[in-house]
Formats: sequence, structure tokens, C-alpha cells
Amino acid sequence: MEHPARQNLGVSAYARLKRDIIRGVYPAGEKLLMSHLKERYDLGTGPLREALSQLVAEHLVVAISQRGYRVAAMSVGELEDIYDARANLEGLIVELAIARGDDGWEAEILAKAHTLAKVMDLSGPEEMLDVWDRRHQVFHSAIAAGCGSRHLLQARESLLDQVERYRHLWLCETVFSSEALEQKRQEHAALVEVLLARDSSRASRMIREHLMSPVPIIRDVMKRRGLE
Amino acid sequence: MEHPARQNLGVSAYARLKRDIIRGVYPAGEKLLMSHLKERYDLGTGPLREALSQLVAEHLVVAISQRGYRVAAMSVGELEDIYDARANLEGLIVELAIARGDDGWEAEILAKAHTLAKVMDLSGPEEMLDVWDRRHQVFHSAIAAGCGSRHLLQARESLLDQVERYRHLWLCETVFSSEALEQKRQEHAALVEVLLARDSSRASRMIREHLMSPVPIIRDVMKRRGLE
DNA sequence: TTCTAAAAAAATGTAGATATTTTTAAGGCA
DNA sequence: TGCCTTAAAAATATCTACATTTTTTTAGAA
Repeated sequence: MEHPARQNLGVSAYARLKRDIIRGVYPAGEKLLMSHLKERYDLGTGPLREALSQLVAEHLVVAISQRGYRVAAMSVGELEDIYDARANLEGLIVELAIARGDDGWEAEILAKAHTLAKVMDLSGPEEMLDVWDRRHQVFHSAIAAGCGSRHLLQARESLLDQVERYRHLWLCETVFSSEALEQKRQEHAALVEVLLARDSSRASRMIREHLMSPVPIIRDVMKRRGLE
Repeated sequence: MEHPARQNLGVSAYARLKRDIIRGVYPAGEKLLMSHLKERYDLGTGPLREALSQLVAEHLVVAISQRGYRVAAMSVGELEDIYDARANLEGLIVELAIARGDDGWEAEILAKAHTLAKVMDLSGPEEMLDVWDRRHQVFHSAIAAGCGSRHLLQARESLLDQVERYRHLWLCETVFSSEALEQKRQEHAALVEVLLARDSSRASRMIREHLMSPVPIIRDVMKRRGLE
């Protein structure tokens, strides 16, 4: 008989904390009080400190010696830098993917693009956005996977984790109009076409623009909320 | 009066463990026994687990639930992927640096290149290699800094950390002939020239080749040591 | 108000309790 | 004997409770 494979508590603490930070449960810069975390997650300090250490390594949390932990700050400056870095890295990855991707890669892109395009058929507004976002991520990951480099994809993941708090701001604030959805769909369709045509420089430019487009919107949200 | 700013033990445990892993004190794949670590670093499990958690996030250590920690494996496959990823990322960063770097950037490069070129004047063989390596890193960092993106530089640092174990293999094994040194010096000089001329595509290609050159040597060392 | 000192709160570290895995040893069977 | 299974013992990982140290707050005095 197989046990349910007992995880150590640090791992689940890590997952839950990360999720809560990304979802904005703890605002940027907020002190993460050990006593509060112990109560909220019903855990001892040991596992919590393990989890926090990992989050420090991922730059989502900052540790100040003898003064505990804080949620990493957010700023418009960082917003712009993360998106810039992400756009450029993704551009590079797409170029490599076009040079290196095989038939399976093309097929995966088509499959994920199709799944993504079919989202609107679904039910409620909240849930639809959720599903759309998940499939959107999967679609872009399928494109990136073609570069074939575990370590470039790892760098990409790391930036995704760091951008997630800003992106969440966008998802929350955006009343997702069907025009915007339609707009995105067209961008994706155009992107797929250029990818399959293996037009490296055009694909790279397109993906960079595609990724940068939420920046002005998020910047506005931040300024409105006094997060600048 | 200022206190010496007491660090928590996890931080120094992290630094020492990382150093030892990179230096090959613990071979790839080796089990990191808590009892051994406690004795070696004279620390309790708490700080050690904090340090190990950070190293897990940096992919230098792997955690297996209820079975403790191991040094991350090494393989020729990973060697090739890290160097490939690094070369491509560095190529991208150089292109951005050329587009974005200002006069200060150019000046820094010239300064660091000069310091690097002057290393040979120094004393012993071991120490010289040490100094050379440090200045070499500084030189390349000065180039990369021009891209102006904290997050791209952070991704670069992360790859540097991960490649360090392989690079250390190279530094240890290489009896550093003055021809090789001379060869490197020429590559650097050529690189500086192209950078200052702002020849983006040539600089990118040159740096990619420059970074890839140790790969065959390291691959040989690994095969000889049965690390493949 | 501004400074100081006591009190409270918080972070950090260790020791030891608990749970899990690994090793060892013994027994059964071909 | 050789090999597998099983059970106990040892080693190990993990977690919590509490002790210690440091920071922050509070309250009183100048």
C-alpha cells in the first residue's frame, strides 16, 4: 500500500504563503509577523522560517536580520523593469524556439491556442477569467518550451513568479470586456501564424509588444492606489 | 555606538554551505547529513534548514521529503544547457547594453578591462588565477550592467551561481598556460573594441562564442572523472 | 515635546520529543 | 547455500516548546 506521501510542513507553508502574497492577502511591504503566521497557518516557527527563506531567495519576501520578514516592496519602477526583462527574455526564447522547435512543438502550440480560443463558451464571469488566465499561461508556456533549454525556462519561471503580483493587480482591476478578449485572440492568432511561418524577428517583436501591453494599465491602477 | 550588526545564523550557514558546494567539498549528489552539517558548522538544525531551503530555491540543493537534502546532481547534459542558456542570455544583455549604455558604461568597461589585462604582473600561480578570475567576473559584470535591467541581471546572477560548480572544475583542472591567457586577453580586447563601436550583432555573437569556449574542456574533465 | 528606562513583543536558536526511513538481523523457503 | 521476507533496532528527519536575545512600545520625567 502506498502512503499519501507525507510532505514536510515547510513545503505546504511555502505554497500557501506564496499564493497569499501573490493574491495580495499581504500588501507589499507588510511585516510578516511570526505570531500571526503561526496562527493563520497553524504551524510552528521552524517550517515557516523554511518557507520564508525560500521566498527570500525568490525575491518575494525580504528578510531583515533580527527584525523578521516583510513582503517585498512594489513600485512602478519595478513594474516597468520586470515587464521589460520578461519581454526581452521571452523574445529571445521565441527566437530560439523558432530555430529549434520541431513538429511536436508546432502541434502543441496549435492545440493550446485552440483550447485558449474556446474559453468564452464557459459560465460565470469570475470563473471564466480564471480559466482564461490558466489557458493563456499554458499557451505561452507551450511556445517557450520550444527553446529546449531548461535553464532559460527556469529563468522565465522565476520572472513569472515575480511579475505575478502585478499581473494579479491587472486581472482584478480589469473588467474583462469582450473587445479586449477579442483583441487578445487576434494577437494570439497572428502570433501563431508568424511562429509557424518561422519568422523569427517578427515573432520576437510581436511577443515583446504583446507582453508589454498591460504595463500602462497596471501603472494606472498602482498610481490610483498610491502604490507608486 | 554602532553594534557590529548581528546576522542571524541562517545567513552565514547559507554562505558557507554555498561556498562549500561550489568548491566541491560535497560532491554532486551527495547526501547532506544533518548530523554532519551540525558538527561541521557548529549550528543547530534550525539555521541549517533555513540555509538549505534557500539553496533549494537556487537549485544547488535538492530536498526529498522526509529524506533530507542532497547536493544537486551534475551531468554533461546540464553543463551544456547551462552554458547554452548563459551564452544566449548574455548575448541578449549585451545587445541591450549596447542600445542603452551611456558614457559611464563605456568608461567602466575600459577601466575593468585594463585592470584585468594587468593581472599577470602578480606573484604565485594559484593566487594569480584567483585574482584573474575575480577581475574577469568584474569585467563581464561591467559589460552586462549596461542593459540597465535589475531583473535581467538577477537572472544572469542566478545562472552564474548554477554554473559555478562546472566553472570551478575548469579552473581547477586547467593548468593556466600563458598562451591561453594571451588568447583570452585578445578576445577581451576585441570584445571591448566592438562594444565601443556599438556593433550589436557582432558583439552578441562574440560574447556567445567567448562564453561557450570552456564547454569542451569541462566535458572532458567530467568524462574523465566519470561524472557524465 | 524629547529623552530614558522599564515592560512588552518579537525574532531567533536549541534541545528534545516524535515520526519516518534505513539498516541490520533473523527466519523461511527453494 | 542463496535469496527473499519480515521485524526489530538504529539512524535520521522533522517539528514543537521553551529559553534567550533583540527590538519595539510604553510610561514617566525632565
